[in-house]
Amino acid sequence: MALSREQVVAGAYAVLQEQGLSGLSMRRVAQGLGVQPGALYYHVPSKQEMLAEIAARILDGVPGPTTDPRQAARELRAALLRARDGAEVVSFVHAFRPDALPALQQLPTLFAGLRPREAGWAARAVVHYVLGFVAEEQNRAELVRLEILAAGPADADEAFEFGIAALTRRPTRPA
Amino acid sequence: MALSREQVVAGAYAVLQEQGLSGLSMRRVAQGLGVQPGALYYHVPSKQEMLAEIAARILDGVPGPTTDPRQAARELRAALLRARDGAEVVSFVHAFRPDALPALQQLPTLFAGLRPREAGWAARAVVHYVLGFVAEEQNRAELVRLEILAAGPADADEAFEFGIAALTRRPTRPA
DNA sequence: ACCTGAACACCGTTCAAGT
DNA sequence: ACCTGAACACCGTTCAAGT
Repeated sequence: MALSREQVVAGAYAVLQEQGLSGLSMRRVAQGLGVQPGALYYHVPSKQEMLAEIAARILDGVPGPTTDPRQAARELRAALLRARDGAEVVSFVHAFRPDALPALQQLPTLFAGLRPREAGWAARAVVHYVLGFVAEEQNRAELVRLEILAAGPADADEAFEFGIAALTRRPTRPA
Repeated sequence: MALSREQVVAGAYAVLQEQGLSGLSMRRVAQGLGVQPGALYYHVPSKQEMLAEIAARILDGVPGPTTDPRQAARELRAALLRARDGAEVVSFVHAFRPDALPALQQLPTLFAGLRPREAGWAARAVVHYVLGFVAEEQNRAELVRLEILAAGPADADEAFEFGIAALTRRPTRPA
């Protein structure tokens, strides 16, 4: 049976879960599918595009039908945490293909109280914060797992809410 | 004359400026110094450690003797913008060696009005925001340079201040 | 249409051997 | 002490040739 684009992406996702982003190579994906590396390029134009589809899959369905930016941020974090190195993958794709991630592009609409310019800035600030926060969170967990780092305080949820609260507060009048 | 660790790091920095982070390989650094790749490992234990020193050099001297977190954030951004792919380099090092960047570890002391826990969270939020913001800023500039992306509005300074203002505002009492 | 086999142009890192 | 030469174990991508 012939391979499909979906199977290639699914195979890549499986390698991501087992080996992490640094272990996700085209050659390993091919091996997992029982095929030669070159075969992948019949279904996918490049590793970057493959990663873009994995990122879209990670963000699939979030944010849900909420109108609260804080809730959207929480759902975003939860989605990133579900995939190994999820934040790193999405950050990478966000860097070279921001348009491939509708979940993130859609965020400004949630800042209904702000003018369009400010809403865009606020949405970008939230995205940078969430991606950075979760990337650090997943990285530290990995370093702790490898016993390179000692476990810190388990205050991630509280710390996350602190930043989100600040970024979603209505601006006060400048002094 | 024998090579020194400083010369290796300086050579690597030069390659970074000319080729960007994706073009910064040990082999190119060696070539720039007129030496075989293996020679570098007599002066530097790994590429990661070499990048850690480049990151420290990028952040050298910032923040200056200020007590204002906003000013510190501005200086941080300016320092990152001075080096090609500066935000990406510092983010990378921050991920696997947070202790190698005293400039960032020192930030919590600037949030004097907050309790230690909150000051730490605030500092991390600012770091994530600044690194994410500048990474996007430098990336977009590069994509525009390569004509992959059309130039957007030139509102970077204003957008940056918007997020920094939100992150450095004193929390209001929850409703 | 779909895949193999084999190559091209790279990587980071190690290490015996030279000076 | 410092570096070369050469290798090891990888990469992403391309492409003629096979089926």
